[in-house]
Amino acid sequence: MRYGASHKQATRQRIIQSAGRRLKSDGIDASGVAVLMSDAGLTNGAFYAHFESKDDLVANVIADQLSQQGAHFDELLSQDDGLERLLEEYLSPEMREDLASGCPSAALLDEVARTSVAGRSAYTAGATRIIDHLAEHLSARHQETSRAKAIALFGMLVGTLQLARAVDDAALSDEVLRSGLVEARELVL
Amino acid sequence: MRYGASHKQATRQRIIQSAGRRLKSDGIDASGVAVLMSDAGLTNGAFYAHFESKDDLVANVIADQLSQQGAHFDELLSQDDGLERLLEEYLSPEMREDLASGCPSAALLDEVARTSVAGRSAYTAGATRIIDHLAEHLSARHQETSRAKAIALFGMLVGTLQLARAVDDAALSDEVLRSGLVEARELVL
DNA sequence: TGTACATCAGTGAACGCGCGTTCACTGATGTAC
DNA sequence: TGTACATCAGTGAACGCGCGTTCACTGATGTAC
Repeated sequence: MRYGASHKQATRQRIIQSAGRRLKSDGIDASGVAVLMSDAGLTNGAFYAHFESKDDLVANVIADQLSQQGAHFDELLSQDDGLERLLEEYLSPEMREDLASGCPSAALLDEVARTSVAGRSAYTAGATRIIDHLAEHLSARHQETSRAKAIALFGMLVGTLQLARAVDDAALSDEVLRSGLVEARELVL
Repeated sequence: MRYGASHKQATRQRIIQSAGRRLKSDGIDASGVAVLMSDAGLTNGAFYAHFESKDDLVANVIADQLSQQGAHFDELLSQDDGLERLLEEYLSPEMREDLASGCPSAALLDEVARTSVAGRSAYTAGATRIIDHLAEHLSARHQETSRAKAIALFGMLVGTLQLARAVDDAALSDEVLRSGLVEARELVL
């Protein structure tokens, strides 16, 4: 081995992570391979040494993004009042403004539905983990309804954040975040 | 006037409606002008006699789609048990499968957030109308919380339908629809 | 009633451009001696 | 320790293609006489 054993792996991870930010902020179709590589400090030619195709990268990005979000949720939920803090953070104005480092589902969910088989499968695995963990956390308060609550909560969070982002009226957008927060609390707390 | 007075207007409406179906099923970026025109039985060259740009068409499609959905919701809500029927229809397997004639928000919401000023403004107007009418309908049951409930309900419907569509596991997808329906009922009924 | 004409909705080829992908190459690296 | 070398991560130009948009044109239409 010429380069250090982990060199190429590290580059691959760097591409996946910077592509995650770019895809979430500009959308999948609107993010070209050349831009994704230049975000990682590389040129387009090197792309195919790391991924089979753009779809392959997208699937890897989806897996990575959902796994990061899953880990972040787990960390929050391990604390006292973790659920309340998760809701407040998720439906905050900062989250609404920051497409690039925000929730991958809110940024990409309707594009995921039209993505490759590998992309949808990566999404399913990641979303399943998040739902399972949310349900487990909710099971203390809501025994037999915990899974339904977890799914509906996740859907409500994603839908209201997307709505707050789509709307171009600042007052309405703020109202959407506040309403989502109030009703999410009522749903699960 | 050579052609009948309403001829060109009718063609324009035909383009807007067939483009609505195409944009919702394939996404905005993935739907080229040539395909949108051929869907309407025309060729690409005629496009710019009807619209200033693709963005202009998209903004008109968004306005049209939200207004159609608003009218449909109003019609449902005018009936007895209208809200229950709205929820059941929205979170049905048929709605999940039929991208082209389904909810424009579920199909396009995260793309709307990245669209032109005119597109977002059209979306805001249409979504505001839907939220206002839902809130009005909910005000009988939920006086001072009716607006928050309307917004959260709309967000939950959109988010759970998107989730049901994105996931490639049929059992999970069905569970998402069922859970959304149960919790949406609990939220507003 | 029949015909010549002006209108203009729609055609289809062409434009420059950026897309995803390929490939011959370069040059920094760790290894062998 | 110093140097020649094999490796291979990364470069950058090029490919065919479809994009949004433009434009010279065609031909069906309703009107004028």
